[in-house]
Amino acid sequence: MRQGLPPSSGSSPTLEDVARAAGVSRATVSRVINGIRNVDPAIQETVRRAIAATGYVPNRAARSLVTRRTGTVALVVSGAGGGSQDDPFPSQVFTDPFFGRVAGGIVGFLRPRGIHPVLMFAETAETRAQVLTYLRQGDADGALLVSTHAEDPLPALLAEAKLPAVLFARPARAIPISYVDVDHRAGAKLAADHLVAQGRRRIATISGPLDVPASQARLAGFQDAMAAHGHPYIPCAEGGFTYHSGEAAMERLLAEHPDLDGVFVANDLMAQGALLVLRHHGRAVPGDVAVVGFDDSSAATACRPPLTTVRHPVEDMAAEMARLLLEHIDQPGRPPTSVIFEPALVVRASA
Amino acid sequence: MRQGLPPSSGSSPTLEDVARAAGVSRATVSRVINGIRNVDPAIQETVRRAIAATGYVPNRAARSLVTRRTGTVALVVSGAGGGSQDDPFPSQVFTDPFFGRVAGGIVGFLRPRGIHPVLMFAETAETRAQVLTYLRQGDADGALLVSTHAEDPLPALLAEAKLPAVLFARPARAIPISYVDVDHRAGAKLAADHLVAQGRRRIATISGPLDVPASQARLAGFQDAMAAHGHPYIPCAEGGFTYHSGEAAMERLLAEHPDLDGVFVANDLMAQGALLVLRHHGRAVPGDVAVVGFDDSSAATACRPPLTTVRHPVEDMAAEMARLLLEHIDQPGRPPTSVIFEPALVVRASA
DNA sequence: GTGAAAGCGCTAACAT
DNA sequence: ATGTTAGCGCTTTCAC
Repeated sequence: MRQGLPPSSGSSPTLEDVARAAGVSRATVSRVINGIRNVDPAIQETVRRAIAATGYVPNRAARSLVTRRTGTVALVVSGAGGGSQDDPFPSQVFTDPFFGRVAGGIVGFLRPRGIHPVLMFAETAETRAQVLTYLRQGDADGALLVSTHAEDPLPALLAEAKLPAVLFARPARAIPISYVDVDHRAGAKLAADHLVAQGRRRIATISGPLDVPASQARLAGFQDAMAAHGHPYIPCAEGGFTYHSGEAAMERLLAEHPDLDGVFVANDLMAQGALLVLRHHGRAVPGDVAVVGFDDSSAATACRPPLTTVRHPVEDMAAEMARLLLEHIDQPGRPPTSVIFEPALVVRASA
Repeated sequence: MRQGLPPSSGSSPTLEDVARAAGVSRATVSRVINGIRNVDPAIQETVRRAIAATGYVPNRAARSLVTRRTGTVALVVSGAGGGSQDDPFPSQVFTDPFFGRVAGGIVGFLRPRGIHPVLMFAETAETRAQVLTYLRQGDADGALLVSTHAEDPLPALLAEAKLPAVLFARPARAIPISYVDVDHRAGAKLAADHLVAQGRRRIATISGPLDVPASQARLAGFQDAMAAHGHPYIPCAEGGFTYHSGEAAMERLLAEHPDLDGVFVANDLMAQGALLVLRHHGRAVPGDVAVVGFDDSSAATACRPPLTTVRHPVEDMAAEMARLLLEHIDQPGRPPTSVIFEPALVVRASA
């Protein structure tokens, strides 16, 4: 072995060190690192070796100072909980297993590319302004946004400021901004077809909050599909995507339609609540009542019985969101794009 | 005197612009911004006005380049799920509502200070190395670490590298590193005292995974407290902190001790599972069996009946974790510190 | 194809 | 108490 004393000192090696080790100029090393053509293959090899030998890693700050790019994106959870001034702690949002899946999908895509998201919550006007400032200053190159309710003003603000951004789910009002979403109507149709195929005839549904586009689409898709099966009217109780709201909605449905034999619930969390209420009222699932959920979240397998549900490919969608954002960052002019994913039915015991 | 036209161009204003507007040098503006003494109050005022007028905001990259500080910390979720090479998506971890509370507490503390955590997962040797590199390069000034299992090697690696870091929960093996934790023994004692005060006499417990210090402490604390009440032996079934493991453990307990009338479950998620099994076996809660959980998580109120539980002040602990980290970053020499929080009993319907 | 040199915006000696 | 100046490590014209 040889001496190889790495550039010694306490500080980490710089371009200069690598250049010296390779016997070339800083510029050449920089070119190799940034994959710019016009570098002699032989020299390229020498430089690569020198990089390995010195253990060189580019300094972000220095690079960022000149390129005006940070190589960082913001992951913004917006429209989170209460958000009163006196509550120092943001976000019950995170509590929803859904968010974890989004984060996982995003990190799964970004990490191999050496980029790590900065986590931000934006539940008040003040914190939304903070997010905008952060992006405008160029502390991050763009934003991935997960809104928790329909009236979130952040998407519009982002679009207005022409900042690179991608949303999870279509915004309630049309806004020129990119997003990924799942085909909610198609998912609801899968549920409808399955319930009918199981021989169910007195079918009802528990919807999500109807000011959210996703809820509207799931409900409309379900109604349309059922109509096509000869069921023009479907009893519906509106929920709020929470466990408790699912219980309450199921109680209402049961009170008005004690003879129902199938129910499509707009998400798994509510379905979990519905299941408990059904059991409480002595209805066997799926014997007396078949239940189909939506999301294929962890709740689906935690249920008793395990839930037949519509799979929402959240991780893939989140990864695509990240991909789209990088695209927008690379090509600032690019018009907004949306990518819609196909759901799939996952059959378990509940229907 | 003045040009009137705000720094004009498309780019954002720099120190230079502010200096010109205020009629002073860059250095003076810098001093005002960084709150360094020895600046004439009158000039300070002028400068502040100029800053406001120009809408100046410091450039992170430039500052970071010279200070060797990023004003960024990493939030690392370590020892996450499967982590096989072929699974591109990290972390089922996030799925646990617990993590959301930690993130909320951290952001609550950091955000007012203008700092936002970078989210990282570290479930494999490779990703752990990535975290270390990230910190060593100075892309973040320190790390906040939430480990999900006992054998996580990252805390030791961090300590070895002498990187500023704070853990949530005491590490399984003693390591010279700072952490925050709750007094698990005291919490378990609260549960024991309460069950005994309710007149329960045939009491059992469901513990967490016994390789985790927190589980050991909760179990030992419970046993000791019960011993003090004259119950030297307490039946115990080990769980894994998951819903399903709670169900399984409760089944085992019931099989061996069908006459039990009280149970302390080491976390709410398992308690939720236990509750379901008890109901399934026809035991009324709290009529036949009293149940006390641990954490006061969202699961506690989602249960039927709502869970009496030991409150784990997760958000406060997370905030303290962030505070400690900033302290370590400011004073590199500082020896590791640990801060232990007191739990409290929250009485609801289950016991 | 490669090197020299000019900054990016800021802080921190060092002068004054 | 304030101004001058020298970089921090990198990319990027511009010559060669």
